[in-house]
Amino acid sequence: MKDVKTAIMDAAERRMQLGGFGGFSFREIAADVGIKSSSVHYHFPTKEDLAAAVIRRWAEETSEFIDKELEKDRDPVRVWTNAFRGTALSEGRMCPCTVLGAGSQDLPPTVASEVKGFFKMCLDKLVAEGLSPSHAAEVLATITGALVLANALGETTAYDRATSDLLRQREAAPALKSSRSRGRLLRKPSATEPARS
Amino acid sequence: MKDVKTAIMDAAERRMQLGGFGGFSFREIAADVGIKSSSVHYHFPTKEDLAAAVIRRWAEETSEFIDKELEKDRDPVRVWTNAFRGTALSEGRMCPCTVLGAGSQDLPPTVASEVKGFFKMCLDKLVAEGLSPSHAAEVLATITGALVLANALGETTAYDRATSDLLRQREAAPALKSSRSRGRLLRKPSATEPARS
DNA sequence: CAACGACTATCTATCACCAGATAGTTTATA
DNA sequence: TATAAACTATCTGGTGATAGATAGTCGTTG
Repeated sequence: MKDVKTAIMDAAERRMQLGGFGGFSFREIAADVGIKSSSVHYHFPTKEDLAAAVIRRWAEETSEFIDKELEKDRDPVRVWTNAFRGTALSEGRMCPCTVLGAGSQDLPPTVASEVKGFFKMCLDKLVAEGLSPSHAAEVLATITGALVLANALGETTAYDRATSDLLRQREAAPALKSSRSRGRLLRKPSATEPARS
Repeated sequence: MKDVKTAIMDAAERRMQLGGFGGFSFREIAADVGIKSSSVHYHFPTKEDLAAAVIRRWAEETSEFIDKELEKDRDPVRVWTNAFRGTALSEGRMCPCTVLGAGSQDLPPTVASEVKGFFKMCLDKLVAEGLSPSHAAEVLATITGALVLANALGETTAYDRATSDLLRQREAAPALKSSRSRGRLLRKPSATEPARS
């Protein structure tokens, strides 16, 4: 089995969504995957390495997901809002970059850099899709804050409430008759599932 | 000296801004204040108690600060934006409720509840000030996300970029000729300063 | 074909350290 | 002298990390 590495990252990502960098330990992840903590160190020498790898993967997946969605819907604001909506409705409820970004001042340097890269990527993409820098920042901030708000309040609906104006501002959205998004998740269930319970 | 308790909360708040609930220890705080960790336990039996007290105080101070500012400027959106802008420009750069709110899924119950209370208070106040529930949620989310964005990117200017549209939407803001806020801090320097260095 | 060496992936066992918390004692104040 | 607030000392448990042993795999080579 070659994708133990993937399973480790999946477990780390899941726990990072809940508690950030301090929210997971090698032993917990090892237990999730069904191996020993020393084996986790084999694949990721330090905790910093593991966290950075998870964030990087999340950024890549997000970028690809957005690109794919943009082929179906040309409105970037709607696409980004729905993408993060999927995250808000997912089990983990949180974008790990948002969790780490909020408490990122005492993060190991490579992790902080990777988180920064994620947000830069988001902004760059939004601008490339036609938004002004300040509009891009506003949209990303609103989406990010909506995630935090929904998480803190413990009610998913807060995400929709906070982002509704974002969508309403759009120019007479064509395919908005049914605004019920399918709750598409940004993070698909991985092949290797966590605990061999 | 009766306000050792205050000094403890100040130190905890400062560290919470940087690393959330897992971002501070009794020993660190004791060192900051200049006492022993067991003495911190005397004032706050558990870590949960301390964190909850800090969040509650922050919520109260925020509420009072907003009320005071509203007497000078009747526009709630501008007042809230500037208040959090002060936080973004302060040393800690972060609202502790935002840090905890982002990673609030494995928080001790009373702390999570206090954080929830903070955001509810913000929303209630915005609505009481005339905003619709969804507009209130949007404003709070944008401000919160702007804080996260600026923190993750490590550039304070991102806060202004993300919130500029929020202010521009306002009805022909009267006193906006000089939009340079004075960088007022939400958190004033406490009487008892941290380390007796 | 068989034997060897290198590599991969896991294990067991252990390290030094730091965490939150508690008990019991001392000091200062009113 | 009684109470409040600090202390010393210690407990238990979890943390990231490392060392060393053990199988399994694969390609080369004699």
